Amino acid sequence: MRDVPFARRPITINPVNSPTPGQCGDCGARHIGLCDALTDEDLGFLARVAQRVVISAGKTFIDEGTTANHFYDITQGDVRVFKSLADGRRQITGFMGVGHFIGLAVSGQYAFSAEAITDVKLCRFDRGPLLEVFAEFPALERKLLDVATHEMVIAQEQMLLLGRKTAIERVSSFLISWSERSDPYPDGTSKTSTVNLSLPMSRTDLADYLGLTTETVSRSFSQLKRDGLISFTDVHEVTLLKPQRVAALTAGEQ
Amino acid sequence: MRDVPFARRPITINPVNSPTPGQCGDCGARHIGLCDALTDEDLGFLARVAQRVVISAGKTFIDEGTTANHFYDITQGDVRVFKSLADGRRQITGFMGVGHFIGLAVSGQYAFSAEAITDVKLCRFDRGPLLEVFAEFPALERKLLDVATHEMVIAQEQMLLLGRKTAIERVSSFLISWSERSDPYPDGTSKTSTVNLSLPMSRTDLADYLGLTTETVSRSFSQLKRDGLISFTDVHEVTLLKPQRVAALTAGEQ
DNA sequence: AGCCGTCGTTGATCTCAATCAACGGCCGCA
DNA sequence: TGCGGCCGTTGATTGAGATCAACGACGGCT
Repeated sequence: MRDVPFARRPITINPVNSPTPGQCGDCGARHIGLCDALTDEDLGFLARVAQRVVISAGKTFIDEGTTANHFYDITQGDVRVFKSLADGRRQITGFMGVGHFIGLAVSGQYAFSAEAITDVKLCRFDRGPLLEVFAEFPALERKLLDVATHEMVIAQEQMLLLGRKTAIERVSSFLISWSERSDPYPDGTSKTSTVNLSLPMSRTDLADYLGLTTETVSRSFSQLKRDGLISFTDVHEVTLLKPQRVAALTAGEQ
Repeated sequence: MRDVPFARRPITINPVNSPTPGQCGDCGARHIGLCDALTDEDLGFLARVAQRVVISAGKTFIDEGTTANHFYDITQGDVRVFKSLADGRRQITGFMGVGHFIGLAVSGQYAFSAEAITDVKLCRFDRGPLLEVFAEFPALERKLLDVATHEMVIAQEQMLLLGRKTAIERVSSFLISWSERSDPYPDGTSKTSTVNLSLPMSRTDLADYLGLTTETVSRSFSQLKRDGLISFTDVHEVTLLKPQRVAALTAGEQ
């Protein structure tokens, strides 16, 4: 692992689809993704190694085991990240939304696959040039470390879920964490009112995320409905009628 | 998240137990842990914010939910990192050995606990001063990012195990990954000879790591013994008699 | 040396979630 | 408008691993 010199050096500029800093200003992920670590001024350097990419729902854009040539920042839509076994068993390790950064890899290969759940827009960075930008802007590397650390916390939480929670606890935990994802005030006023959530992923996705089968996910939802804790307006639109009682079912970490 | 200025500034020096660079040279983790990112010369700066700590087997030295005041580098022994539920259920998220770095945290609190499996020696860094050292040596931050990225890969692998593998696959996967941990040539000559492993952790630890019960771990080991794939000289000393056949049972990732 | 507590193994039984099966609703398409 | 495939739900049955139980080996202690 050789050091990258600190002095500025010429950066490969890809003229195709390169967003200008101005375009970045319009970006949905401008103030939540990687880009939040830079000023509008410095963002230009990042923009020069970026390309906008559109992926339609269901398409794979990262394949486990292939060479890791790119980093991605999601600017629109939702993505599932997963690993598979040879016989087809699949474990979704995370659902990623706007602002999420994907593509950290060791030994040059992706250790996971990624697919668009909805239609997705991505900001794609070429690995080599981006690493050079990192060398110039340590703030980016720090941001990336924050991202990685946060992902690690989520991953540990998920291991606890997969290793030790019951079906109903898993589904409840998912509902609560999914509601917190879009909640601007995480541990603000304790949730007494109802919460509306949209679930872009399929029941199969949920099952593969929670280490269950679709049938068990469905039965758990039905039980929560029967107990008056949630209701569905549509298969992909759930309302938490009693968020606190759902939270109580997650076997909340001490 | 305010920026840490780049210019060198005075660093708090703790005169108690501070290892000198010379002492670092003797350290078992000198060339594998965080310290590997620095030259002997620069290591002095790191050493000034470090303390040597000894933890006896079974003792907890990081408590989930407490303020994250320290980073740790393991210089001797093995550690279990875990999360617990209020009712006592426990998920071990990793076994950490010499050279492993522990303590990355978000929002200032540890999201996990850590206990010594064997007697353990640690190099402890105070958080504040260490962050200042990071600002001076970006190589450290990069190293940390590498560490975090690698941990993430392991965590995803473990989620696949916990969510989708059978008991025998989990135990086999553990044996193989544990054998690779100390293997200096990971994908070198395919393992045809036998491999001796020492398992410092208890069956309960293994169960809590693999999302099983001690009974199931024990039964899986017994089955592997019955099939002539492994043998035990002692409860904590296993020999892989047919490493390739054990590997075949892990449902190897494609 | 003898005692006690912990740890690991094995057997018997139980249970939660998986599997197998059927069906209704929805959507895209002819 | 009718058809076919996919998705989600619900019911019946099965099964892998948990739970309950017993016991032997070991190690620390007096």
